[in-house]
Amino acid sequence: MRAATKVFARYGYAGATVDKISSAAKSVDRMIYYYFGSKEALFVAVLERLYARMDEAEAALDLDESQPIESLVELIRFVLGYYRAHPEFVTLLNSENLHRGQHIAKSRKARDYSLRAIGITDRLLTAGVAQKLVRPGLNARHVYLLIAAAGYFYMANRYTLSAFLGERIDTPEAIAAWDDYVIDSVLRSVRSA
Amino acid sequence: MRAATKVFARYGYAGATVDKISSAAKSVDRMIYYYFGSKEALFVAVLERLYARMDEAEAALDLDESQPIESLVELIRFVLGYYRAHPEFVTLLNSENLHRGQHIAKSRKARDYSLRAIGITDRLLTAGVAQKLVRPGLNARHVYLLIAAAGYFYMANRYTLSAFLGERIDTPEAIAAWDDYVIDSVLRSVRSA
Amino acid sequence: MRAATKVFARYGYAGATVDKISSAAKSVDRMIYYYFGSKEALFVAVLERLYARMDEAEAALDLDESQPIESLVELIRFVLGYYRAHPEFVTLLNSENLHRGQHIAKSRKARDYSLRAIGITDRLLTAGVAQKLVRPGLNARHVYLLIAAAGYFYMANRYTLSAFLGERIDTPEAIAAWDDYVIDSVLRSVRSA
Amino acid sequence: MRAATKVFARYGYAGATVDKISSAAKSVDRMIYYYFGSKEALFVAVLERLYARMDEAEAALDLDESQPIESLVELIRFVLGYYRAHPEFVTLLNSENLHRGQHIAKSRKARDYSLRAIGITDRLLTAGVAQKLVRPGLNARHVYLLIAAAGYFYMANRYTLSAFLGERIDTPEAIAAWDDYVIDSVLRSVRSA
DNA sequence: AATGAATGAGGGTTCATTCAT
DNA sequence: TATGAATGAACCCTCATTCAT
Repeated sequence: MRAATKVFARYGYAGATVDKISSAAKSVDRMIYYYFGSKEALFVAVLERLYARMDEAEAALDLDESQPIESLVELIRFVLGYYRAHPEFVTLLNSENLHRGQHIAKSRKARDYSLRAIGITDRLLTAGVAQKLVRPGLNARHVYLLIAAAGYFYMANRYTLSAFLGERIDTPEAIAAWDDYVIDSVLRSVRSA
Repeated sequence: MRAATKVFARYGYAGATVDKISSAAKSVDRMIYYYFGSKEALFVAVLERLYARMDEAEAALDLDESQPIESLVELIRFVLGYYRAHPEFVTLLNSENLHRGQHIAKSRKARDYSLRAIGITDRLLTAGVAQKLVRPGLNARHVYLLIAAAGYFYMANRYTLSAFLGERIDTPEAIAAWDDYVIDSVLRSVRSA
Repeated sequence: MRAATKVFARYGYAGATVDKISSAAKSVDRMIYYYFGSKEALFVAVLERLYARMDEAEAALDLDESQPIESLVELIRFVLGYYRAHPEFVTLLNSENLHRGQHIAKSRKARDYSLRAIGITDRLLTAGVAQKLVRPGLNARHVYLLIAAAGYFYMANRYTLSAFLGERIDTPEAIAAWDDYVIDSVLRSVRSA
Repeated sequence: MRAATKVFARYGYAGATVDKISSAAKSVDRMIYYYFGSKEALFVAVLERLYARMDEAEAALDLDESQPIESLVELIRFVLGYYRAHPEFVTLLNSENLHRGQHIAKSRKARDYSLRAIGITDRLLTAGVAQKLVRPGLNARHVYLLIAAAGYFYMANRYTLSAFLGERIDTPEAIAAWDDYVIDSVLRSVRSA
C-alpha cells in the first residue's frame, strides 16, 4: 500500500505498472488482484488513504481561536508544510485530475472528507473579525484556497520552476523565504485596515 | 502537433500513445517517427512549443509602467486568464514535473525562455515604489509566483476541488469571484501602508 | 455438482473456470479440490453422473413389446424429449467429443453404461417382425442412431439453425412438427411393405 | 487462417489460444491482432469462411431434377460426405452454438448464406411429386434437416459413440453401412405409397 | 470441513519502434 | 512522403492449483 502510493506518485497512473508496485512491495503482481481486484481499485484505495490521512492531519490541528492571527499563521505553516512533507499528495492529486476526478467519483468514503481546514479558517476569520483584527466580508474558502495554492504550486512545479528560474527552489533558504512571503501576504490581505 | 499537445495533455505522457496522437492528427503512427524520431522527442517538441507560446503571450503584454497598480491588475488578469484558456499548459507542466523535468533539461531552446513576466512584475513594483504606491522590499519573483500559483492551482485541481467543495468551481460566477479575490489580495499585500 | 454440470455445459470445459463453478455452487474454489481433486476429475464425475442419469431414464422405460409400433413411437418421443429436456447433455457430449473422448476413457463406471435403448429398440423391432409389422433385416443400432441424431441435431444447433433458417425453431409448433416428422419418417422406414 | 480453423476446431473457442493459432500459422501472436483485431474477430472470420465454403460446395451441386430419386440419393451422399470430409465444420458449429450463436449474429456476411441445399431438396421433392415418385405434403426443411442430422451426429459424437457402442464407427465398413441405411430410410420415408 | 494466502504459467492485448518498399 | 508488415517487451489480468492452518 505504501509501495503503491509511492509508485503511483512517481510514475502517474498510466506509468505505474502493477509489477513495479508489487515488486516495490516485495510481493508479486497477482497478490494485488487478490487484495484489491484491479489496478484501478488499488488506485482508488491509495487515493482514499491519502484523503483520510490529510483529514486526520487537519483534525489533529488544535488552534487557539482566541489568538486568530497567530493561529492563522500556524495554519498556513501547517498547509505549506503538509504539501512539502507529502510530495506524493501533490502528484497523486495531479493524476486524479488528469483522469478528471473519475476515481474520487467512484469512492464512497472520499465524499465524507470535506476540507476541514476550510471550517477552521472560517472560525479563525470570524474570531478575528470579532476582535477587529481581521476585516469582515472575507470568504474562508478563498483564503484557504490561496494558501493551498501557494503550497501546492511550489511543490508541483518544483522541477520546471527550478529550470525556468535558473536556480534551485528547494533549498532551506528559498523555502523559508517563500513561506515567510506567503504568510506575510495572507496576513496583509486579511488584516483590517 | 496540435493533436499531440491535446493528447499528451489529456492522457499524460505514459497514457498518450503514439497511435492516439497520430490518429488525432489524421495521420499514421509511423509519420511521427519520420518527423520527430521518437515519442519522447515529440513530447519535448510539444513542451518547447508550449513555452514558446507562453513567452510570446507575455512578450505581447504592453503594460503602462506609469500606472503600476492598474498594470499589476492587468498582469494578474493576464496570468489567471492564460491558465484558464490553456488547461493543457497546466497538465503538460504536471507531466513534465512528474518526469522530474527531464525533458526540459534536454531542450536547448527551453533555456532561452525565462519568465518574462517576472521582469515585468519587477518593473511594475519598482515603479510602484517610486510612486509610493507599493511598499519596498518586495521580491518580484515571490509576487509573481503567488499569482501564478493562484491561477495554476485553480485549474490543476478543478476536478478534485469540485468534488471536495461539493460545488462546481468552473462557473462564471465562481471564477469571477476567485479572480477578484486574488487581485484584491495581491494588491493589499503589495500596497504601501 | 449440479452447478458444475450447468457451468461446464454453458461454457465448455476450457471456458468453465473452477471459480465460476464453485461460486455457482455457493462454495469456494478450494472445496472442489477437496472433494474432487482437480478440474478434470470433476468433469469426469459430471460426465459419469450424466451417463448414469440417462441410463436410469432409459431403464425406467416400460414399453409394451406386444405393441411394437406404438412402443416405438413412445421410444422416439422419449429420445427426442430427453435431449430437449437436457440441453446440457448435448453440450457436455460435445465437450467430451472435442476432447476426443479422453475423459470417458478414464472413467471405469462409464463403461458399464452401454446404450440400453438400443437393446429396447432391438426387441421392439424383433417383435414387430414377428407380427409382420416391421420389415426384417434392420439393424437396431442404425434405427436408434437415426432417432438420436434427429433429437441431438435439433438441440445442438438450435442457435445456428435459427440464424440460417431465418426463423426460430424452438417454438412449440416448430418442435411438434419436427417430432411428428421424425416419428413418421422412422415408422415409414421400418414398416414392412 | 487455415491454421486458425484447425486450432479453433480442435480446442474450441476458449481452449484455442492466440498463441497456438499463430504458431500453427508459423507467425507470432501479435500479427493476429494486426490482421484481425482480436481473437473474437478472427473466430468470426473463420466462421464466415466456413459458411462461405459450404455455400460454394452446395452451389456447385448440379443435380438432375428430372431424376429426382437418383438426385436425392446424390444429395444425401453429398451431405454425409461433406460432414465427413470436414470434421472442423462440425466442431466449429458446436463452438458457435456453445456461444449461443453470438458470433454469427455479429457477422453481416453470414446472413447472406441461407441453406441452398434446402432449396435443392425442395425442387427435387416437387419434381418427384410431379412424377408420382414422391408423396406430397413433405416439408423440404424437415427432409433436409434429417439428412443433415444423420451426417452431423455421426461425426459430432464419433468418440463417445465408439466408446458406448464398444466398437469403432469410423471404419470404412461402418461408414458405408450407415450411409446406406440413411439413404434407404430417407427414400422410404419420402416415396409415395 | 473450511479459509486466507500464495504461486507458476499463461492469455489476450497494447505499445513503441523498425524495416523494406 | 507514405504504407504494409513485423517485432521485442510489457501490461493487466486470470486460472488451476497448493499449502498452512
